[in-house]
Order: sequence, then structure tokens, then C-alpha cells
Amino acid sequence: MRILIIEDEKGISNFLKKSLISEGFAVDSAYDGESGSFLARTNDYDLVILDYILPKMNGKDVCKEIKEEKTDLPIIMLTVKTEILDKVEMLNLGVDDYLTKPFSFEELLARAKTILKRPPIREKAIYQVKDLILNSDKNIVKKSGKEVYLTRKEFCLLEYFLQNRGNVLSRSMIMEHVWDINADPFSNTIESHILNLRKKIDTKNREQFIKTIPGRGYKLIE
Amino acid sequence: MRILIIEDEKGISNFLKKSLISEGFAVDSAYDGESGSFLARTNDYDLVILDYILPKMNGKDVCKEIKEEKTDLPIIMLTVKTEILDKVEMLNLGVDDYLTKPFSFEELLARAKTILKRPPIREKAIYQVKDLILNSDKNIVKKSGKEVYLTRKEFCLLEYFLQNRGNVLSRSMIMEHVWDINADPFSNTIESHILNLRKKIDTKNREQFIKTIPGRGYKLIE
DNA sequence: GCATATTTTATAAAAAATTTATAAAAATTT
DNA sequence: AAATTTTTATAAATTTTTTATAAAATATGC
Repeated sequence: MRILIIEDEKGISNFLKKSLISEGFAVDSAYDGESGSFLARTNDYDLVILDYILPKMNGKDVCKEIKEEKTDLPIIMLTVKTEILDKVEMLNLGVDDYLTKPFSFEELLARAKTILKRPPIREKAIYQVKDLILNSDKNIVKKSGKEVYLTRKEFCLLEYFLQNRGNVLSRSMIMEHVWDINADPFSNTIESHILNLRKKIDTKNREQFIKTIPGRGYKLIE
Repeated sequence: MRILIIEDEKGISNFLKKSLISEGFAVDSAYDGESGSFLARTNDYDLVILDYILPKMNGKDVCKEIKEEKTDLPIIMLTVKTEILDKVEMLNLGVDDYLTKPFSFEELLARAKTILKRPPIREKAIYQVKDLILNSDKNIVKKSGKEVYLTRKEFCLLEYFLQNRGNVLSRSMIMEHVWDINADPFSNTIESHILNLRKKIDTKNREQFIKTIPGRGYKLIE
């Protein structure tokens, strides 16, 4: 198993390298975005550990470049709290997981192992319910053949419902999966988004895709 | 199913309470070790969620006190990384499982469900009596194949009956398991719910699912 | 054993409490 | 500046509890 570390802080980089090597990985290091991106695209890594703040080219762009050529190469992003990207943004970037500094090596190792164990080919996730189609890869939603524009949150929300079709999803569960840690669990931002989502995907007639189960949450029709 | 949360951080406590309620549990809260221990020992809970650091009495001692009187009452301990007790110590305390903060609600729920399904072996979360089926996981009740909508309380009530099929359940027992500590034991809210439940699940003819045993309580037919 | 009083349970409707929907304003992000 | 997301405030819907009364079961006294 071969890992590339793209990280300019020498201390962190060296520590990670040493630790990963002793775990039996082969490890390369890059200390700026440009060379990191280059290495990732021209070598055969099983995993890239990528810092968000980097000289020459930032982590975001490095990530985009890598994923463009190697969609299936997993990337773990390292960020500092103040530069938190939300899960949605991360997902859009194609990042497979991310850690907030400071983190323990143990934590990183656990995540890395999880990712590496995962079956490599993620089948194209296309969900369909009646005349509603969501293409997870292309970020496209169609309703009776016509494209419907959803904002990011709406998209994630719908995607989460589709992934759990027929199950009642409590607000807490939705919050944990679609929002990041900073979201206020007592706000009604979920209701607000459900409202907007319904406006976009429901047809005039009575029946709606997302049903309210009072006291428990919401559920996508089966 | 009734759960006691012993946790002094109001944010966490409230969030957990809200989340567990929408999962169909009756939930009480205590904000310090002493009152937590007292509640746990004097009420009939199915599970205790116990923080390790608490005012008045720490989680360790609370755990000991509870287990002394109620060996079989499951306890999930919440700890912060810096106060990690090792697994051995946890086992010695009699804790059934533990989580390190921060944890996701989903994780807690999963553990809780595992524990709750354990001792009185309920293999599946699906109960059936004649043509009445309750699916605990999916929050669905079906009567002769047709879905019947039950409110949260009605659902919990029916679930409790199904878990204790054939046994006479006294009002106080029902109150202890389906309602939380704030319920008025002298009200007739139970009768009211039984009435509504019967309306929803009974057929026209004489025979009813929930039988009244005068002076003693109610009982689900065998 | 029988009539009546007392307690318990059933029922329906009203009241209260809670939850969810909605729209618009404010804040944030792009 | 435009779009998105969150917050706020209020309306609407739903659930839960309470209240009041009827019916049933039990207890009591004759």
C-alpha cells in the first residue's frame, strides 16, 4: 500500500511519514501543491493525504486536479478548524474523508484503513423514485425528464432520503448526515429546506415525495 | 422503552433527549450524579446513558451504585478522550458499552439498540399477532396487509404490549415504560390512548386485541 | 340472591401542548 | 451583486392530555 503525503509543515509531514512507515505503508512526501498534484497523477498511490493550506497551489485545487484524472484515488483532507469546509463542499470536491487539526495519528490511521478496505469501485449512484431521478455523480436531478435545479443542501438532503428510501429519518439523523457539526440541532433549517425541496420536486396534486411522520421525522415514499 | 440520561452538559443532554424521543423512547434527564443514581434506582428504565464527569458524584460511583441494586439495567458510559478508562476498567464497572465524545447520535443509537435487543431475546424487531404486524425498525404497523398510521404514543403502547404478549400489564407498569417521569399517574391518559389504539387496530366484530382485565390492567391476546 | 352504592373503565369532545409548515428577513457564501 | 443558507416569526396541523359523562364491574348491605 502506497501513500502520498502532501503537507508543507515539515514537522507534521515527517511525523506522519514515520508513523505510517512503521505501520507498513510505503510513503512519499510532497511539500507543495504543484509537485504533490504531479506526483499523485503520475504515480500509483492507494491513498493521498492532503493538507488544505499549501504553497503554490491550495488543497482544493490539488484535489480537483487529482480527481479529474484519477477519480478513484482516495483522498483524506487535513484542515484547521478555522478553515473548515462543510461536508457538502468536501463531497463536491470528491474528498473521501477529512480530519481537523490537531488530530491523533491513531485517528488518521483508522480513517485510512477504513478507506483502503472499501471496495474500490463505487457504482454510479443513480436513484429513481417514480419520475424523479437523481444522478449522484453528475449532481443532476430530473423530474419527468426535465432537469430540476437544486441547491447543494437540497441535493444532499434528497440524496440522503434516496439512500434511505422507506425509512423514517429523524431530524437528528438528517442533521448528522447532511449538515456539519456546527449546525444547530434545535433550529428549523431542516423544515425550511424540506419546504423548498418539496416545492421543487412535488407535483401539483396531493401526493408528495417526502412524507411527514409527525413526532418522528420524514420519510421518502417507497 | 424508557431511557435515563445522566449528563450535566445541557446541550448534549437536550439533543440526546430530543433525538431519542423521536426514535420512540420515553426519556428522563438527570443533571448530576446523585439525582441520576436515585432516579435510576427508583424507576424502571430499560437503559441508562451515563456521563463520566458529573457534579456531586462521578459516573464511576453512579455506575457502581446502580449496578449494586439493578445488575441487569444496561449502562452506556460517555467519556472524553482525556479521561479514557480502559476497557478492562469499564468491564469491571459493569458498563455495557461506552462512547468517546464527540460521538454521533447514530452511533449511540446503534449501540443502544444492540444492547436493548440483547437480554430478553427479541430476535427480530417484528411482532405479529394474527393479522396485525408491527415493524419496530421501520415504524410501521399493518393490519391485514394495510398500513395503519399510529401516533408515537400509540405505537409505543402497542409495542410494549407486543413485547409482553399474554401478560397482564398494570396501568403503573404501562406508565413506567411508555411514559416519562412527568406523566400524571392519576390521569386517564392511558385509557384514552387504549381507546384510540383499539379504534385503529380492532376489527368490527366483538374480539379485540387488547383485553381489559378489570382491576388489574390490560393484556394483549395470545 | 338482589338492589344499590362505589369503584373502575370506556367514550367522546374540548383544551392544551407540541410539532410542523410557511414566508419573509437576515446572514452568509459564492 | 447574486445566490444560498439560516434565522425569525407566525400560522396551521397534529398529538397528547384533560375533562366530563356514560357504562361496566365490583362491593356492600339487606
